[in-house]
Amino acid sequence: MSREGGESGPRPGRIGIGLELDAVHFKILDVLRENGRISVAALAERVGISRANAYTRFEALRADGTIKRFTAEIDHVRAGLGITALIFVTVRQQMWRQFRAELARMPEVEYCAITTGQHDAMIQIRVSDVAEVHAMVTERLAGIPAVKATETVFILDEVLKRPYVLPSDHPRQQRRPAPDPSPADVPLGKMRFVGAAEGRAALRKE
Amino acid sequence: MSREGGESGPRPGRIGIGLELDAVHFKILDVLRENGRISVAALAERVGISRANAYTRFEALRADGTIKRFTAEIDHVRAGLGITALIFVTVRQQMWRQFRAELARMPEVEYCAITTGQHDAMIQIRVSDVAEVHAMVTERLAGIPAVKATETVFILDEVLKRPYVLPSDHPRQQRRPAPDPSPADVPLGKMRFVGAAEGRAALRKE
DNA sequence: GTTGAAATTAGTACGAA
DNA sequence: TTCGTACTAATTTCAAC
Repeated sequence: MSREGGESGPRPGRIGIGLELDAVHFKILDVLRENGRISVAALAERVGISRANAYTRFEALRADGTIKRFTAEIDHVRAGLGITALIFVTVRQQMWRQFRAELARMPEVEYCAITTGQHDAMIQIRVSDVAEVHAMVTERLAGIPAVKATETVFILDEVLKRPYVLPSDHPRQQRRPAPDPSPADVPLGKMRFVGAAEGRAALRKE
Repeated sequence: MSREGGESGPRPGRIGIGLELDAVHFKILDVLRENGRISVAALAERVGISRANAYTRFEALRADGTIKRFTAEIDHVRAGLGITALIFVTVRQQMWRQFRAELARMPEVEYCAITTGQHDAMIQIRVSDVAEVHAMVTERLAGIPAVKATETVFILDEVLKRPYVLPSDHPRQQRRPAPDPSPADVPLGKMRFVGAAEGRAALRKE
């Protein structure tokens, strides 16, 4: 399976290599993200395909890596980690490897992403009290040579957390390549982009 | 919210109301977050308890809300949503209700958190191309009266994403309430906290 | 809280459309 | 490919300890 030539229709989940996802695949993913423990038999019924087909597609999605894993969503507050904070980190260039290595040693880090903009990375941590945030930043992060500066904000409330967004959720799946650039009704002054130019070289992941 | 008075022992996951989590509960959560589809029988074996016990605790964790749900982690790139961006939003005071309502109508938003600091909220979106980010910010977000300003950064790479952090991951679970404030060896100049005070001031600049 | 049964359900393999 | 069925293996439930 390789490059397809002149196709006309909107091809949902085609990313060069891997499985070509159709509507049924997305339906499966949709069911699975809201109920990761559903049996394949029940899944087949909800999607409207045979059990054998469901097993085939389920396995294909798993083998392909489209489904990375199944996990339990845990209530952090009940689990004892009621404090969530974001730490924006400026990383010294060419020390990304060290930064990443140190991150792996910090269990309180739930998420880390490399970003454009003013900072180079954003990490999200879960701890049990605010003092730990301080300890985390000063004792651990600031001690890493790769870390040039940090900026910390607290998360006061998590308004929404969707179990992974799918293209099938989006209203208009087929988009025009470059829409009419005349947003006369939009107050552009409200908006500000912080692009790669301003937040330069996070790209160089070493 | 019930304040607990003079407590002595360090009780891992006690949050006033709900289940009191012990080491076995955390072990269960630990297994479940890395394999949400494991059978309870296999779970019991891995945790080292009987099946009946595993069923009881499993149900209790679910009923209690400590386990919020089970979900499939999906590869966004393979699913056709290769672009991830963060949008920091400044919200007009007393228009939060509207803001939240509008958020619910945006399927490309995966996560939204209320934060301290310069902005009021951070939202993470997943879309298929960069043009959609622009469309999202200008056509949808900027059109909401509650939105005063936005700032957008792109996520270039997601370095790590842990399936929910647990207190049992942390090395020192028992912490001293207020540690010795003498970080002589820590370069404090590196660090900067952005608290609610500073953030609130930023709100009023209209 | 544990073990060991029965009942149910899940997963596999196969031929047919 | 997909479906339907039969077969096998595993899980869940329920009982007594």
